[in-house]
Amino acid sequence: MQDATDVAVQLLGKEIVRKFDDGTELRLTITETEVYRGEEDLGCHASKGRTPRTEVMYWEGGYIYVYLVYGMYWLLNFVTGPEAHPQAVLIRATDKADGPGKTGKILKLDKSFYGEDLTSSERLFVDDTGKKNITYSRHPRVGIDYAGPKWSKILWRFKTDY
DNA sequence: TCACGGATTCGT
DNA sequence: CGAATCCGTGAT
Repeated sequence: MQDATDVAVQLLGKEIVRKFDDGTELRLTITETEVYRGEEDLGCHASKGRTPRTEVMYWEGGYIYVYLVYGMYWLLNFVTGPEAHPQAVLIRATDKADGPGKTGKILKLDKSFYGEDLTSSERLFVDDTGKKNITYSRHPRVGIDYAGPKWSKILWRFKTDY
């Protein structure tokens, strides 16, 4: 599995496929991603070490990491990188939802998605068959000022150009 | 067992 | 700018 900084770019333009229990299907084209990488990254949850919450980030890439922020929003992340190197890519926006909280909301995420295998899941996975060539821009990450200037200013957010 | 704060959003 | 809302974390 590749590094989060590469995967974040590769994910742009790919589709998140979500199949609901009632048989309906939702497809979202990824337009914005953000990288969280390593225990040394003070903006990354894994900077506090291996805990029940961060455990999945220590697995090899290809799993889903979801967690609840502000008691309201389940945010969708894809674990990347080799085993024992905690890193993940946050899905920050798609063509149908602007913002990670709203994206999680329309995908109807909950705790049960924690640790789900993207390569075998029947209800949530990535489809790149229709991916077009895209160009993108780099930006500082959002909402992690507490991590200090070094980590809040690093250009680890990627947006598809319009 | 308890208190604290957050990878957000929405309304004022 | 402040409230909503609740789980994970670290301390007691």
